[in-house]
Amino acid sequence: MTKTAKRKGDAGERAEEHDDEARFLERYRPGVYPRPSVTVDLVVFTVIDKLLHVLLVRRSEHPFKGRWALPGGFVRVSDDRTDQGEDLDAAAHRELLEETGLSHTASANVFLEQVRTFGKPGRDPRMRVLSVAYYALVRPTLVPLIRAGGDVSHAKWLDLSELTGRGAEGARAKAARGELAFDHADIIDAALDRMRADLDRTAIGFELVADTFTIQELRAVHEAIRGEPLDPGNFRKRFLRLIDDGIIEPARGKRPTASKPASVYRFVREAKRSTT
Amino acid sequence: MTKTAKRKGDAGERAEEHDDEARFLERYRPGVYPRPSVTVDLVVFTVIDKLLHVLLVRRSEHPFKGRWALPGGFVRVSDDRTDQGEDLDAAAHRELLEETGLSHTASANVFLEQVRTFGKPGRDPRMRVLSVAYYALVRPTLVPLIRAGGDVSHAKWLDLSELTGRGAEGARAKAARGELAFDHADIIDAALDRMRADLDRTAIGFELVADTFTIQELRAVHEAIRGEPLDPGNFRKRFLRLIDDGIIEPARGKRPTASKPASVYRFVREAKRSTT
DNA sequence: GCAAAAGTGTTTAATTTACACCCATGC
DNA sequence: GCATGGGTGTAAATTAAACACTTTTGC
Repeated sequence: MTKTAKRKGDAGERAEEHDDEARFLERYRPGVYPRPSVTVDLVVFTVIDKLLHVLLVRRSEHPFKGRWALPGGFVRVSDDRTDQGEDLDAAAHRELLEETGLSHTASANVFLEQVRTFGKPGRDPRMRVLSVAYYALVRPTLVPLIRAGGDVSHAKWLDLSELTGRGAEGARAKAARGELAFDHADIIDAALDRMRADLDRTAIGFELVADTFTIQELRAVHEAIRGEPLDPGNFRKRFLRLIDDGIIEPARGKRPTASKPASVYRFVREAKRSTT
Repeated sequence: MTKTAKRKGDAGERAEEHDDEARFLERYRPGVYPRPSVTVDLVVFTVIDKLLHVLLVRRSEHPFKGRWALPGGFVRVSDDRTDQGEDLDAAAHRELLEETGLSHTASANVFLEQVRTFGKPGRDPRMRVLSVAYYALVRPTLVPLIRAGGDVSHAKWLDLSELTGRGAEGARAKAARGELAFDHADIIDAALDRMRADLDRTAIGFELVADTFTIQELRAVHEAIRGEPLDPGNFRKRFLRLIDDGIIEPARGKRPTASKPASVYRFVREAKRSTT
């Protein structure tokens, strides 16, 4: 076979394959293999009184009726080839909107990241359900706006230390975990691990402070996430390096405190590339 | 209400709730909401000739017939309340077994970790399909045993640099990515990122060397994963610290090399807690 | 003035990085 | 003997940790 002949052959083959596949899709009908239901569940974090909290909503329906659970819901899908439904990230955003009552613009400013998918058989007693878990970071300024489906009594912020207490408090923590619906305690654990790992690799710390913030406010967030105090002086030094890197910049004004007023800074969304 | 009365009330309520839920489940029939198909796809890594490779299998059916793809398949699920089907991790192990031809005991020794779930609408032209991605680490000693469904011609190891080449080689890399079925190039990217992040947090490096190994063999693995050379002296020093920590221990014998024979070591699966 | 937190500086240890050099072995 | 890679040592640079001290405000 000559080179040109081969080339022609290849092109012909490829076109033929394409037609072949188009015909296949035309005739294709989804089989009858059983499928799982798929939900998106959100671990919504915020910092209240310098402590990390998770958003829980009370279940109004079976199963686990009356128990506290993570906000979430079923992913909208379809086999329609021109519209297969919503993306997973979009589903997470939609659930955040629906379950928290946040406005569209407010919820669009919320950081969302997929953790992983939970699928242990039996985790939902009704049927086989997979849960794609996300974690969300909500600025404390948005917290007062949150209502579970418009009903405050059906939403609460749980102090995370009540779930992870060890030693003497371990028993209470274990009980609190048991009060959660499904395997949601495990999902919270995984989300927390992921967020902690992300904290010193990415810029997620800025997602939990207001638009402008003081160094001590940012430190409080890091302390809440890590669950241990950080040296103020050393934290400041690491922080100031971020200014040189163009990650943050000084903002106008001062923040009044219990003592000396503190300088405020702003997170620069697109970090300038260093020119060195 | 007295304390004891309240306690009794609580217990009564809880029991009542339980009966209520049991009745609910008894009557419950899964609704008609559309569900997605769910697959498990594997990014199987190994090191060949000091280069990181991924396992690809040739698709024998539409869609993307004849193209290269990640090994994987549909998760077996059911709504039967006494048997909802296999766990996601179990599905990943099963697919590894089925698609590579590795023996049960061999594949049980393969490290598997979930990456995340891909669900962009349209990623499968047939219907809505979510893919739960895993990455697997296969020791080079097992590589010769791998056959895609018993057929060597339907499996190949792709050098990862052919997918990630930049600059002059960028065009070829882009073409190679386009040759992959579905969004599998994206899945490989995500798996690679995750594995690299895991490399200096966990002990996954040991999953890609033989049972006993020399320092230079382990270094070659790290270099392959990171894609850059490491200083032999410095790597050795970091490594020797692991001996003090009880992570690894010297093994019997020497490994012949091109020059001076090298000492071999063994990974200690359960690291002894340091007593300090 | 005094408490309280902002902000600065210093000292020490630990870790990383780069690189020089000796040593044992196969050929 | 000599090239090769194993194995060791060292010096400089950077980063992390601990903590003392000075400054500026509210009360």
